[in-house]
Amino acid sequence: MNIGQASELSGISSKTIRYYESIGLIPAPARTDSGYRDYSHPEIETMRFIQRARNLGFTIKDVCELIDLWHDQHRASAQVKSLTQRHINEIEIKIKELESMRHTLVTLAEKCHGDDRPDCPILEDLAALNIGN
Amino acid sequence: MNIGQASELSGISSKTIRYYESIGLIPAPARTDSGYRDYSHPEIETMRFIQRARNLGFTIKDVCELIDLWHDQHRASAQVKSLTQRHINEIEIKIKELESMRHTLVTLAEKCHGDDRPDCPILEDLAALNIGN
DNA sequence: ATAAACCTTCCAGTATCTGGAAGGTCAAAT
DNA sequence: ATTTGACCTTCCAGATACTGGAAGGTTTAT
Repeated sequence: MNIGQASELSGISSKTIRYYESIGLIPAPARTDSGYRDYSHPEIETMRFIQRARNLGFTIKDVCELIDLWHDQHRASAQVKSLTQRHINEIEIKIKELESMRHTLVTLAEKCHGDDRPDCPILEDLAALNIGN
Repeated sequence: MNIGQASELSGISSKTIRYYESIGLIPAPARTDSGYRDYSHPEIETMRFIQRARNLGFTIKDVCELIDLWHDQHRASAQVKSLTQRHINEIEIKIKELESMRHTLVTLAEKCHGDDRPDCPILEDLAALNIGN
């Protein structure tokens, strides 16, 4: 099947499939006589695996490792779990950062009149007057 | 004062200060006879403003707008509030995405033994067997 | 025959820095 | 006076993960 169909079945755009091939995440597929990429079902399965892992926020590098583990019959599930736990930790750090930003921004926005006058606690906070810090 | 001191006072690395200058976020400063960048206090204030805005997750483009508004005596605080509200919305979307990922990952990790055996619900979920979906 | 809808490669751009190379300057120690 | 080390300069490349577009070949349908 050609790249367009592979794209539809995997949920990865044709552009991105070519990109994944170029960085070695996906192996180069067979080609038709005219040079079109020609995929078969196992390759679509790999793409779907990649797409799901990406949707869970794993980096490309993580996905490489996950594919290796997936193909390794002698893997220890501890390896997968550890990679996943590391990823969860990163996500939790990111969530905390974003929640802290959100809290500050909401507090500032609440104090701002949001009318046609120029005085604005948001800008004042960013400018901070640099007296007390 | 030279770029190293400006960096210390603003909390922005020398590298990044030069980068901000190159993209026009910070105006080109005076130079000493020998070609060193020479900053004075108002420029440091601008850098601190930028640094605080970046710490709140505003994009460089947002920061440009915020600086323009900061310098505009006739701004309406509504403009600042609206930009801030837009940013809060984006942060909230991002938090929801991350929390959804986190939820899925934690659920999968809990099901995984994490021992030296190969069977792993995390990989099974990613592979998904493609029966039910 | 021709037009639409595919496919190909290659280059550039997005966002936000960060690292490193090659070389000039400044201040202090010898 | 010289040397050393810590500055500074510019410029180029790399990281992350794609996305867009140009120029051109192929396939399919009318």
